[in-house]
Formats: sequence, structure tokens, C-alpha cells
Amino acid sequence: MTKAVKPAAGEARHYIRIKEQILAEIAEGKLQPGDRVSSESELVAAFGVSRMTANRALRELMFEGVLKRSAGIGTFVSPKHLDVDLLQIRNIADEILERGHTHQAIVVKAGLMKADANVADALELILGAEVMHSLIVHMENDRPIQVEERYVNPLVAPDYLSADFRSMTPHEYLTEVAPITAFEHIVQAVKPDPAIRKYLGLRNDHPCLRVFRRTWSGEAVVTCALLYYPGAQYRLEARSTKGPARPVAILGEKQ
Amino acid sequence: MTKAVKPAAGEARHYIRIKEQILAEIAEGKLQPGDRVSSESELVAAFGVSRMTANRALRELMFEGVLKRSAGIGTFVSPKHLDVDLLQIRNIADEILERGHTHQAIVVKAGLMKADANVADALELILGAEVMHSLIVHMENDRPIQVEERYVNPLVAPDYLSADFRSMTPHEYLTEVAPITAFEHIVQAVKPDPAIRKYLGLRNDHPCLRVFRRTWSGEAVVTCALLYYPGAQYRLEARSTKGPARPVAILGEKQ
DNA sequence: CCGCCTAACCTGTATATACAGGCTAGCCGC
DNA sequence: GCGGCTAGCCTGTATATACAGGTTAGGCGG
Repeated sequence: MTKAVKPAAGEARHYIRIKEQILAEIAEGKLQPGDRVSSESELVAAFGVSRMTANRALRELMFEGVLKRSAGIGTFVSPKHLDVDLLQIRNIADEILERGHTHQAIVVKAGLMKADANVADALELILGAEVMHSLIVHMENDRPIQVEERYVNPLVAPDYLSADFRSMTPHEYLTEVAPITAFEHIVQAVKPDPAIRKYLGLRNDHPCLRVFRRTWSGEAVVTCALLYYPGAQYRLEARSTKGPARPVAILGEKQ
Repeated sequence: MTKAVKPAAGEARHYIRIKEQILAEIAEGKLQPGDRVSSESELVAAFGVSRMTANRALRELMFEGVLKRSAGIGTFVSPKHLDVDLLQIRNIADEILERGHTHQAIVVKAGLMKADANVADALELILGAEVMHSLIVHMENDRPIQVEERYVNPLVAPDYLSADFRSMTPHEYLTEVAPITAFEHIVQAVKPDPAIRKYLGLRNDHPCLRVFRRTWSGEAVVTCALLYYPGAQYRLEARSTKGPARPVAILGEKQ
């Protein structure tokens, strides 16, 4: 009667392991959009779990838009899970170099710290867990263009602090260690606090664009970061399709 | 034992009825952000369902970002935040109504004008072409929440100005006339000019989120708009996957 | 050959039960 | 009075089971 055995891998939860396997097969291309996914009873047999557990895995993937289910028919891979490049997660250094400018990173802080409530919550770790923290100012032609305050999950990228952030941005390093499978951006306009203002070299009343970004690799949160940009000088763009990327003056601005 | 009786109301599914009741209490204000929600066992007693069913209702509401749960503590109403999805275009009136609030539009201006260089460029028309222009302030519960300055391509929507924008948002009207096939969002943080500040009722130094949006129908630019939101209160969100929309305190903010 | 019915398979919902582990209030002993 | 332990409540996960209703293929009878 199949005791509730602990699964072997690092991830203990059965429904997560089922989700990860299906996501991996989609990522590898073994499962194509429109393809039929194993039915609940097939997953029960394959993973040795109960049907409710298989159901939960499939239902959550449906919620997330990965799968499409219909009673009596089966479960299928959603057609358009490739909405690529909508709002790119891009390496700030690439963006700067693309403009033909020079990029330089100044590492202000890099070290270990204990996660406070907010950080623990964001990284899905327990309160007080040790996390890695870095504070980097990115310069474009010797002018500050972004302050990056980052917290990294040591379970995913244990050697984060040994990277040299002057030659490789945290983003570059982390995508190498753990490919990004999901992201979240929350954008706000804020009045920067004095420290940020100093790093960005801003006047007192200059607004700031603050992007809170989290990235996942599989089911694990890899990192979260607060990115501060000097307000009006920076544009964050999101497009539905690749083109038209033709730059246009924003109304109300002198070109 | 408790037989699996059919619930009385139109909605038969138990977990849906539990979700609806909780959502109703939040909409009515009986449950405020941060308030504790009935525990699973309390719902079991109140609705006569099994714990798994109560669990499902609460878990789905957590997925949807309505509730926040933590083991050992309980289930709580998520802090309300105003947010807009950057990766899709929605009707602001719908968003407000979904939050259980009332929407009202104040038409400040509506008329014809000749396109200046920026507008002509954005709408892909020639300089000096006649375009339609509207300036609308959207109110949520009688508080200004968005200033919408819009320019419309008369070749696509010639009757734009005859619409009644108090009963139908420009977005609603335009999507009816010309379905959106592509869009572009450019986000900046700006210091609002005095007029915008007045419309939004902001203090002098309060930053603003400005979204420049263009939408296409086929190959033609339908409209472009400058949307101003009160800065730190408003969040633009972009995520690669639908769930989990579990709200997380942005680092550095008190929740 | 065609139409109907059924068996097999699928998801959707619901139940009762179990064990784990986080958290807290209160009691007990020192 | 104070520290530590425990009982009780909470969520998280997992199990086995049940019945419903949608869909399809195949078999049986006219």
C-alpha cells in the first residue's frame, strides 16, 4: 500500500517533482505544444503517487498556463508558452555596450547576511537563513546608470560570491549557473533614498524607476534584486511582438 | 461521515463557494488587508466540507494573490496593491471593478488637433495630419488613479470623438473598432508637470509612473497614449508565468 | 451498413485520514 | 521569576477512495 516514501532527489515534494519533469520535457522539446501529456493515472503508475497528487501537479501547471486540460479528453501542452522576449531580462552590460558605450561595475558590497523577513519571503527561504548579498553600481561611460541590490539563494548558486563582478555581471553569472525559467518584474516610481541618490548622482527631487525582479530556475527562486534607474533617462520597454522596435520619441519630450 | 450533499446555490462546487464567500467579504470590507481569514478547520466546520476542500479554496486564493498563508500562523488577506500587467493591455475600468471599487471617468479634453512631430511619428502619420486627442482622468472610488492623454489615428477610428467616455473607456471603444494585434509599452519614472500633478492630486515632489503605450491593429497604429500613475502607490507587473502571483513585500518596504 | 449502446478512459470534485513541522500560550519545575 | 517543555492550533503534503460526467472506440443488433 505504498507508504509515503521520501523521494530521492533534493526536492522532496512529489507534486513538485512531477511538475519539474513535465517542464523539463517541454524545455527539451520532447513535449511540443499540443502534445498529449501523461494522464493522471499514468503519472500514478510512473511516480508511485496517488491520483490526487498527480492531479495537483497537472492542475497547477494548468493554472500557470503551461498545460490545458479537458475532462474526457486529456491533458495537453498549451499552444503558446513561447511568448518570448516580451519584456526582456537583459544584462545591463549588454545594453550599454549595444549603445556603443563602455560599461563598468563598481562592487560596493558583497557578502553573506541573514535573511530578514522580506528577503526570506522573496527567496522562499526560512527567516534567518544565510543568503548572499551584493550591491553594485553600474556605470555607463563613467556615469552611474543602475544601482543593483541583489540577494541570492545559496542553495542554487553557492559560489556566487567568488565570481568577479567587474568582468561578469551577477546576471551573467547566475544565468550560467541556473538558467532562468521564470521571472517577475514589479516596477514603481519612487523618490530614491539618500544612499541610492548618492550612487546615482541624482538631485534631490529626481524620481527613480525601481524594478523588483525575481527569477526562478525550475521551482526554486534563484535571486531577487532591486534595480534603481535614474528616472527619466531610462526606459523600460515591453512589446507584444518582436517588431516594431523602431524607437519613437515619447510624447511630450524633446527629441 | 457528512454525505457529499449538493450545495444549495447556483454554484455547486464547494471550493468555489468558499472562495466566493471570502472574496465577497473582502469586497464588502468585512475582511481588510492583513486580517486573518478563517482557518481550514473553521471552514470545515462552517461549510461542512472536508479539510482538503477548504485547503483547495484557500490555496487557490493564495495562488491568485488574494491571500497569504504561512504554516503555523494562519491565512491572511494580502495587502492591496494597485497593479497593472505590463505584458497585457486591460481596460482600467475592469481592473478597478475587479478590485471591488467604482470607476468614473472625467473628460477634460476631447477634440481634433494637428499632429506635431512626436505625435505624427508615433502614429506613423505625416506632420500636421489631423488627429484626435483626448485627456481623461480615471477615478477609483473618487480618487484619481490615472491620467490618460491619448492620440488616435483618424484613419482607423474616425468616429472616436463621438463616443461617450463616461460610459465606455477609450480602450473599450478602440478595441471594438480595431482589435489590438500588437502593443508597445515604455515605462519611465518622471516628475509630473503641474497639470498632471493637479489631476492626480499629488504633492510637489511625488514621483509618477509614465507609461507610453502604442497599439496596432494589423499594420496600422491605432492610438498612442501617455498614462500617468501616482508613483509609489502604483505597481506595474510583468511575469513570465501566470502563477504564483503570491505577493511578496518588495525589499526595503514595510508590509 | 448504419445506428445505438456500452465499456474504457479521461478529468473534476469531494471525502476521510495521516503525518510533518512551524508557531504560541501556558503550565510546571527549578 | 524565569527557562524550558508541552499541548494545541495552524498549514503543507500525501494517501486511498468515491462518484460525477465528458469523450471515444468498438461491438452488437436491426
